Amino acid sequence: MAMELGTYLPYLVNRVGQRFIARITPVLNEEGVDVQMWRVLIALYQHGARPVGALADVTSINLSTLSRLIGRMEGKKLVERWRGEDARSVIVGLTPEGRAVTERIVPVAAELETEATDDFSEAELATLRQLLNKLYGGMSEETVDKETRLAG
Amino acid sequence: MAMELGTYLPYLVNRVGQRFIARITPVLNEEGVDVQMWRVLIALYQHGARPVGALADVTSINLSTLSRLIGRMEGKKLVERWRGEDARSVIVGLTPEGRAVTERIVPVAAELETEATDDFSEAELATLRQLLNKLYGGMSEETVDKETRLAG
DNA sequence: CGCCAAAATTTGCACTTGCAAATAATTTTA
DNA sequence: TAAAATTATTTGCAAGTGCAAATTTTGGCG
Repeated sequence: MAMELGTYLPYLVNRVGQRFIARITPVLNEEGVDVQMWRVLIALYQHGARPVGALADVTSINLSTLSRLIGRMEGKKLVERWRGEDARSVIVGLTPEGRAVTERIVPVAAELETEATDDFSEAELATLRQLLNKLYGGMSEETVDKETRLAG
Repeated sequence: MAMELGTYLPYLVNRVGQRFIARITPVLNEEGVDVQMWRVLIALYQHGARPVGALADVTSINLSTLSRLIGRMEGKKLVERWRGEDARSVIVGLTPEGRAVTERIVPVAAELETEATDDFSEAELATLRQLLNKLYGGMSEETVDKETRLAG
């Protein structure tokens, strides 16, 4: 092989992430949510209620797709929408039900983590978490468009 | 907030992974491949030609979806299929073109990594890679079905 | 007020996806 | 060798997705 992917972080990170997703998906389905809804749930859980556009930024979900997704989640009583202080914006937030669902699923994710890190020391775990946080911090959230990227 | 997601690896990993994907997607599109195709390309690049079923396992892509995806990729001359030694199986492998496309994209992923790890020391980078590999090793590749999971 | 900008939503459309069931090609087993 | 199992493919279908364009609601400005 000409290049060794095993050293590239984007590859390493997504490889692990995909495995986690494959594991958590059946649990999500039992709760009647799909992967995209789950990403919205944890984004709101973590960051609190946000305008739709801001939510699109943190989740990297297309705005019109997100709008429809939120509509479905609203139908499931997982989230609710209301006008923001700047009434052009619409704020999306978790309902008590949405919060409850999230809090039922998170522990399962925690179990997955425990299984996966069976042979990790506490120090290794702490280091990994710290480095992943640092890595995330090194990536801005706005999408980089073609022109900007080529200009950089 | 009742639970702090910032300590959960599945969350931390996917959060970073999603950012990488959002960044790499425009590059993929310029090469005429989508995210799923990219996942197949790197899986084949990394592991070499494989039976369709094995490819489904490593990529966590649904078998019928994968079959159709491979068909489209075949149309783009990115991959080819042939009967395996056990002729029930079909082996999928990269074409020279598929390999070339992959090798054009990988360096861009490397750039993303470089940007994201601007303030990482070499030691931190090495540690992160090592721990991600170890984490991956702690997760088996077969999908866990509902019965098995509940029984465990 | 009249316009333009900003934030979301909606719509139309082509395409992808996952699931379940049917089919095909081969191998393994009884 | 006939029946059962394995590996893939195909099909039908309902649903989700991304993109571009049109629309709605509201805010800011001259």
